[in-house]
Amino acid sequence: MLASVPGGPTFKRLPRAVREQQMLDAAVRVFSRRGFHDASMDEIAEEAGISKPMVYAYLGSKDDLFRACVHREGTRLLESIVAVVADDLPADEQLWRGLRGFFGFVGAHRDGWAVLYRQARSGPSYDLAALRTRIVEVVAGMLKRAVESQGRTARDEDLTASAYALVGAAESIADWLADHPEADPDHSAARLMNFSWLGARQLLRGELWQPSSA
Amino acid sequence: MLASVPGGPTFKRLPRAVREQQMLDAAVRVFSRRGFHDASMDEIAEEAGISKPMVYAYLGSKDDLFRACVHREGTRLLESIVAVVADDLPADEQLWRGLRGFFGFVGAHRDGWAVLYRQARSGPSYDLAALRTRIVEVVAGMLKRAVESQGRTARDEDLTASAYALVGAAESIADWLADHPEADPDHSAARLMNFSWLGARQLLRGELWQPSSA
DNA sequence: CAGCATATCTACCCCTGCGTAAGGTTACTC
DNA sequence: GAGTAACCTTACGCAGGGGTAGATATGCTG
Repeated sequence: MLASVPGGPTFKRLPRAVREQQMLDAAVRVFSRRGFHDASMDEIAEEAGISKPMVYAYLGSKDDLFRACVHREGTRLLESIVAVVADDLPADEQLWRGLRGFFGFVGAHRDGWAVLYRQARSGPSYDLAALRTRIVEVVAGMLKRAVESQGRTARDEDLTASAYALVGAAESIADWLADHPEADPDHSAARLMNFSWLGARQLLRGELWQPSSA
Repeated sequence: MLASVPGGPTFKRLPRAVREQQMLDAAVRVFSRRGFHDASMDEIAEEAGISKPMVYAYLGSKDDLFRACVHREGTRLLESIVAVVADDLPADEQLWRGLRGFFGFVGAHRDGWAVLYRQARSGPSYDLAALRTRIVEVVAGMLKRAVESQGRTARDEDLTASAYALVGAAESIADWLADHPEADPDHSAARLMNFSWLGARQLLRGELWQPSSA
């Protein structure tokens, strides 16, 4: 019908895999700007240039769709980080590469980042916490090797806490970056590197801050 | 009617101000565990031990109610920080007190924190970003005075970026704290103090990290 | 070209949950 | 103790949007 409207766009039949990616792209954009709650399946379908039942046929319910978005973007994010971090590099180089990978992803997939960071906490995505935990573990492992390479030791809780701090700091800067298209991701990475690594290095040396009034 | 059921609980009439606080308390709890979307006004009313039209009469629509929650908890959070930060203290002592105030709030109002951090990004609360910006500004101002007290200068963007990093790190640790009731808020504050202040102090001295492979 | 699987649409159902109308009850005031 | 204002409830209207049924078009395969 629509395909035969004179002058109208000809809707070509596309294989499932292609349509699914289009739908996910559209869903990420819509979820990103509306949030899970205010995004409607109709709008997502329209954004994808397809009708609503197709979305249900291919990707299931709204919750399923959202989870699929989070899963795809989360996997991409994790890949961006671990792909560039080689185990045999010195700790500061690992951190530097990891941060560049991370901020690079955010700069290149701002919508995806917005879904992961701003929406996924409240939406029906219970495995996002798992992804975040994995990233924290990666960072904690990095810190642990750094400590051991100095011939020192640290309690796991302290390493984990530092990793949480570092990840949180990165997320915060990333969120600022997502709202400033003109900013350079590498510049953000360098800023955070300066802020965090110098502190971590001091910790590696065993230095501690002490409250002056106990 | 209900008040006269034999053996049933006697529902006492209470002044508006009291009921409003009860409703806000209940709403914060429900929003905290369900999220904005999945929280229903019926459940909030039930949690408050009151019927639904009372909520509408006193606090307006669901959006209004949520905003009221965010506003109350956000104000409490800000108060917890600024109340203990005196301008004439040295920078590290200001930061230490601010962090203690912050983590103290989170430890004492975990539900409120969950609403602010996990729900408010997606819910209809457009002034939460403003609150966060104010906190970032407070921290940035703190850093600026610290730099100047060293007879040095720094660009505003770098100070702001460091403030974002610090605030993000604090949020991340706080979120961990919210899920670990046994943890001591002051301990978290000390951990973050060690991680961040040592780095900031290095920055104050003009030290910078440099990538080994430019 | 007949048959079939896949892709796609229009039109609809219906439930959830927001928000409200109308009326009953309690406590304060004169 | 009558009047009144504030408190509080039950019961319902109603829209938005998630999800589906059934029909239709398209292109591949023998």
